[in-house]
Amino acid sequence: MIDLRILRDDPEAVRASQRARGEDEGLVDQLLSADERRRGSVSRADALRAEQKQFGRQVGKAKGEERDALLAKGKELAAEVKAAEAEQAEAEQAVATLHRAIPNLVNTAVPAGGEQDYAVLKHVGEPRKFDFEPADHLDLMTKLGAVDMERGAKVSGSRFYFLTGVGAQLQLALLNLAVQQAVANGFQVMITPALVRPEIMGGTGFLGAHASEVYKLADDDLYLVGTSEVPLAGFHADEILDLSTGPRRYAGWSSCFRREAGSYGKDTRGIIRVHQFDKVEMFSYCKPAEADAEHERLLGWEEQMLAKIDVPYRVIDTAAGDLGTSASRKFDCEAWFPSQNAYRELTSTSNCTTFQARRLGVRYRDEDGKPQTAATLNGTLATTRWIVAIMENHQQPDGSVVVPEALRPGLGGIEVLEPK
RNA sequence: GGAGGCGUGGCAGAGCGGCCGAAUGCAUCCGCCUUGAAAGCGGAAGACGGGAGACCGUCCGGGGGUUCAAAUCCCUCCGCCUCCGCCA
Repeated sequence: MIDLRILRDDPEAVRASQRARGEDEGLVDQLLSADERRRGSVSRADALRAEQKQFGRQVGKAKGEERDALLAKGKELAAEVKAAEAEQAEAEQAVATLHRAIPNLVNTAVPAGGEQDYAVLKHVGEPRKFDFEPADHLDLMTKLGAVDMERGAKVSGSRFYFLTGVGAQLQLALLNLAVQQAVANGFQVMITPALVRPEIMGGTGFLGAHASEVYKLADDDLYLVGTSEVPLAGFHADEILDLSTGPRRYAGWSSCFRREAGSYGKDTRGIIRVHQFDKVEMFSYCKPAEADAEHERLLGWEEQMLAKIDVPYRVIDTAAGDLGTSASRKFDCEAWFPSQNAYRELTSTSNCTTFQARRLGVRYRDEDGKPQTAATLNGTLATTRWIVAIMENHQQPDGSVVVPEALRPGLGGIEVLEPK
């Protein structure tokens, strides 16, 4: 949720953010007036409660007839309090509904527009010039015995797969390398729950516009996470953290589950877009004033990891309309996919400022010892999809794939994956 | 799955219808004492909302109810613990 103080002090900033996202600007004024009404109802109820409290003490001391008379009056008072509290509850509900409907404030540096309006911040490496027709990752992996899509479909349906043999080994090597890097950079490694409660899923902002993306276990009132960002954000819910020595950083390893509703026909080949994959995710809790700098650091660590698989990529600053509900700014690193002649997302790092933390009750103490809402950020360190980039960029004419040097130790020293 | 017990401030732990936002201990912070420290003594100190402030309201796992009045009684949900059964 956005900071209501900002809304009251500078509603135009919130309107501008809504415009940038292509969201309803009218919600801003609705929320403002609902908040006004809420404040009125609270002070009326407070005054009545104070009166009732005073009154209750008189009754406690009174005796006999005097007491009976007071009891009669007490009933009237109780009815008034009840009515005022009902009004307050209703006003608060109205504010909460509108408040939740407004996504995070967009950072003013973010380019306007939708999915196509990203700004390219830089390119790293040159797409390789092939002197043969490059195969796509599915052909390569099938020949290597690294994946089994047919049986994935047989067992679980479309967009499911088995990583087999060297495919499974490669993923473990990759994710382990990510964990090692994270540890070296001072992150605490976490293996997180993949099922979370509704409050946690909602608190991270995934039950808003993108709720249809999330798997739900209705019988148990639990959600399958699409990223370990969710349990990591919930980890410190309703806590006051000590952030005086700098950000708290976690690296979460989990399977991730996505319904991919509305992406029919998109990326149907191979393991680019699947219902279940594995990921190592970085997550930071910090003071809001440090969030922009932390965002740059997370991007830096993503690039450090990308360098280890040695593929060409570019970094983009996602446009306002393409930001998630919780993000104020998002940088994606997109690797070159030769088979598609296109850059595709491998990492994504979002600065959620105080949006998630406010919903989840994550705070820290400022210099004066007062609790303040923290900021949260997240960023990808490695995923199953990275295998696609490795396969396609390091393939050779005979269908073999050169293993990037950094991954060789994790694969028992293998330098080249050979077709079977 | 069955039976029972328990959820109170940073922690431990009283309170079980009416000056209880809550005793006490530990931990914390500030004084005094000390060359310095410990001990000892004195004091401060929860969170949230409102108000310029005095101060007011809310919060005793969550929600609902009974009552003039609920940390205290009732219902319900969640969590933790113990025993039995079942499965890994």
